[in-house]
Amino acid sequence: MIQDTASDPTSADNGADKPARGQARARILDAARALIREKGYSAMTVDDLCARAGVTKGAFFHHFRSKEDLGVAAAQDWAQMTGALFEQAPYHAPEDPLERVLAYIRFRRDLVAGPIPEFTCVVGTMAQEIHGSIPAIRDACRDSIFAHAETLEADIQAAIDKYGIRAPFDAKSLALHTQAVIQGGFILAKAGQDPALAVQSVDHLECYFKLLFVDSEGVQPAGVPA
Amino acid sequence: MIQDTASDPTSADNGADKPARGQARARILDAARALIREKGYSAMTVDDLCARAGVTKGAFFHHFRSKEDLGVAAAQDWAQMTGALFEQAPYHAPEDPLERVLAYIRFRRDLVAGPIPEFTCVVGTMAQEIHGSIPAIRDACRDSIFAHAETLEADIQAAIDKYGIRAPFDAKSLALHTQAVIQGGFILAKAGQDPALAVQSVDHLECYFKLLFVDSEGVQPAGVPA
DNA sequence: GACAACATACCAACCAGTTGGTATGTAAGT
DNA sequence: ACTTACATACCAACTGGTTGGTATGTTGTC
Repeated sequence: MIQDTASDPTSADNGADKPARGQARARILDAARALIREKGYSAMTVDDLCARAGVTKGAFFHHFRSKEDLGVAAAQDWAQMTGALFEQAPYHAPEDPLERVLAYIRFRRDLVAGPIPEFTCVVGTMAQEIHGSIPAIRDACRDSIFAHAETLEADIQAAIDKYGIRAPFDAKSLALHTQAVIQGGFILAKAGQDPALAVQSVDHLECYFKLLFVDSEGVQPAGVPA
Repeated sequence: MIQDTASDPTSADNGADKPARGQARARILDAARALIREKGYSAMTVDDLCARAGVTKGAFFHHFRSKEDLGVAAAQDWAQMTGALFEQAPYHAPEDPLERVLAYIRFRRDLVAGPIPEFTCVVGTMAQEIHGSIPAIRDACRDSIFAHAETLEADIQAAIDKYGIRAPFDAKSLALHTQAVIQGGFILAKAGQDPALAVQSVDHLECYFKLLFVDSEGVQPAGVPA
């Protein structure tokens, strides 16, 4: 029996058997994303990766020089994926800069709805684990987290300019804080096995932003909850 | 040459050689704390632990049935250590409940001063890593985190009762949020290799609490920064 | 036919855990 | 006081399976 007769070799779904040639790297990166979330970087073995991706070790080491190299690539791949996701997300629509920031926070809140392995942050997980032992991966994770935070700075700065801010914090510090709160929420959700724990902290983050920005008459622009 | 002439066999510091009998378990737990912070639970091997603790594998498996068992014990040991630390900490002194909460936050801020491996949270690191693969350790970490959060609830509730709160959150939710912010700060600090990143988020947390509580005349009790 | 993209087979190092032993303390019996 | 009996605390050497990585072969493509 000679393979199948599919005319498109790049077809993503040609049955449950062998994946099409040329997709090994992408499939390995997909597997890495899932496995890092499930068991972390260190506990994830190359054999695990190959089994989940449906490729052999030869394919793995053809595309990645080492497991560490795969770790760096996974972080970069994550940065690109999330970058695209947030770029085309709807929270950029509002005219008001503070509304855009609040919409971002609510967007992230909504992302934290499904099961835990599907919303947690790959680079946050990896950074926590390997920050002291594998500098190359740590730096790739840092770049991913900090680059995403930077995409928030302009809106936050515009909100500060428009409404003023009730504390001496700058846009960069606030942008990083949003990421800290979200990352911390993931840890509580994982430890307590309950996504609601992450949602709660994002709610507090939204409340913090509402309290922090006041218009010139001292009235909250978007209204403080309750 | 017949040993040394030390009359006290439980002496903690009898030179750089063999540790005194009866201390193996404690030394292994100390080593675990350091190693989990340095490289995480999965990358930490039993040989690592024995080498750092200065004991043999026989001693290790005498005191712990398995590596997983050690992980659980390390989380419980951490809970006990931090429990004692926070119990006798000075932040309980103020008369005003909100001041006690703010003093707690500042106390945690001050803890996040030294080098990264000395202030990061052992159970937060472990939970993030093994939450999906080793339930026993995950639950021990959860207990440690949530029990600590509970120690804050009474003061937060008293602050709510005394000053009111500008959002519909309860004491439990706020207590958990403090832990999320601190844990998230650790991740940023690790990724960016800069403890100041954790300090910043704790500063935001203090600011959030100051903004959240208002007295009956609408004036901040402790004054909002700047 | 040259080169990239895989697959197969294999290895040395390392891993958690075991085995069988020794040193030390301790309580009872005499 | 001195032995016997037993338990605890620890050690050195070993084991079977796993690990990241390699050497070499095969297949498809331009």
